[in-house]
Amino acid sequence: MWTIGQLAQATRTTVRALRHYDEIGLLRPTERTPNGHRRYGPEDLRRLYRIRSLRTFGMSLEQIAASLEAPEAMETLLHAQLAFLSKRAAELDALKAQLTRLLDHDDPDDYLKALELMAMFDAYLTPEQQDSLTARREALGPEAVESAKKEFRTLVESLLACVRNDVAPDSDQARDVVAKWDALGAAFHTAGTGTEAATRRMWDENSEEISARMPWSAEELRAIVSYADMVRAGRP
Amino acid sequence: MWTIGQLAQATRTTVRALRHYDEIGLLRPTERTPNGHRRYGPEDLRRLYRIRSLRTFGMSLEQIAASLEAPEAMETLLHAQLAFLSKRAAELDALKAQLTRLLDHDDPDDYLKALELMAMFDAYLTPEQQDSLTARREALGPEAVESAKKEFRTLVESLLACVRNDVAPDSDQARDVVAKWDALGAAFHTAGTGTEAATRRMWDENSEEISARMPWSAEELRAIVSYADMVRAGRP
DNA sequence: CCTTGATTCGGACGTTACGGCAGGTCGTAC
DNA sequence: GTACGACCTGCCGTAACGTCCGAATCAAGG
Repeated sequence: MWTIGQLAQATRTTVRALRHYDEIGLLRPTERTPNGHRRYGPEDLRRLYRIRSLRTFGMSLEQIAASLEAPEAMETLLHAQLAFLSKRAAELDALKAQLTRLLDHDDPDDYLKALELMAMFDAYLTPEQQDSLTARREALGPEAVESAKKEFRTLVESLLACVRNDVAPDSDQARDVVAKWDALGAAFHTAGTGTEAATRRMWDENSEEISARMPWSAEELRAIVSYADMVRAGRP
Repeated sequence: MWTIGQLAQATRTTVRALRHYDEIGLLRPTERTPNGHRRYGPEDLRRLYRIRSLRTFGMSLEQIAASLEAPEAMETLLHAQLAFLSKRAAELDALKAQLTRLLDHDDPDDYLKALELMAMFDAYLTPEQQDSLTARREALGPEAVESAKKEFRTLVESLLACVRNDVAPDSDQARDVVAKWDALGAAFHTAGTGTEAATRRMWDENSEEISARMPWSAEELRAIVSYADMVRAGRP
């Protein structure tokens, strides 16, 4: 029989943790001395070892309690836990890849903007668009998608600058920006249905909604859309 | 300018989260209306997007606040976060492997014992022994180590049964168990120094300490150690 | 027998990033 | 007039303990 301190030392846990397990009924000491001190026996030790193992696998104390009460369900639970760990691992891998790309390809002075864009796109795209983006990511390669995100904002701001500075719609500069703009839209819109027009309509019809999610006003967005129209109209 | 509800909708966060960010000073609305309602501007939107991005990378709100106040340290912080994510991913992989081995190779009726042993060994081994185990794991292959853990307990209980039932030390049964016992010890002790004797001495000298970590008493352990001696002595 | 230092007890608060609820205010639409 | 929606400020709850508290109890030494 061991005192709480001895048990804690032996199993490399802490006194506080053992008291916690007692509190929630996960591990009750076999007995108490007359003055209330906890005394743990070999069965408690075994149970504690089981608990610690399951904890390292990331199970909650509640799950552990349940599975120790129903050992016949243990196999199912362990399989579920493996699936859970695999999911988490996949998520982590995706995050690592994203972060690596950010650190590899981005201008150190521009991390803030790049970060901004990541979340902006996540918020901007509807769930169905997210799905189609995932599909296109596989087709285009992940780097293309990331750089598209970055280009997107630059393009909007370039267009906005053109509008504000009254850059002539038939200038090379304007044509260049709009060409890139259309190319970007084509890359993202499911191809087939006259992408330029489709993109244009989408931006026009949803400028209110888009401006609610982006740091540009609906007026600004409408302005650049019609400016782009002018540029396209004057294109040879 | 947006109200808190609009901003929450636009960025797919929640009103409660935005209020929380305000509370801890992470994201203060640009202004308040006379009646106290929060009003967020484009700058707030940008900052919120940055916050959400950094959160997906697993940074705490405190870290995020710090890095947004000191953008020049951003690169360092992102690298640190990548290292952190990599570490977690490696841990997850190790756990997955361990759990997979458990599910693949173990008797479903014996999961409890197997789990018990995992933690028992972790607690039993001193940190330096853990290190040497890691080294030997690579030499022997991970499966050998896992099965050794399982064998360990079976062997102790077999030996104990022999002692209790007065199995003759010169019987084949006793010799078989002790041979396995010595083989197991040899596999774990850093080879070279007369492994049998070294293992014997270690168990003998530390029986108190070992019994404090295992569900067997010091008397039982001493009994099996001297029983093993007898078996070896009577060995041809 | 008494003191001292280590251990134990139960209770309460702190941690993270919010979720949820209560009770009150505000503006608008019917 | 009132019903409704969106907003406000608290305050409690979460998981798994860590930390700190005053009070009781233990083991050992003088």
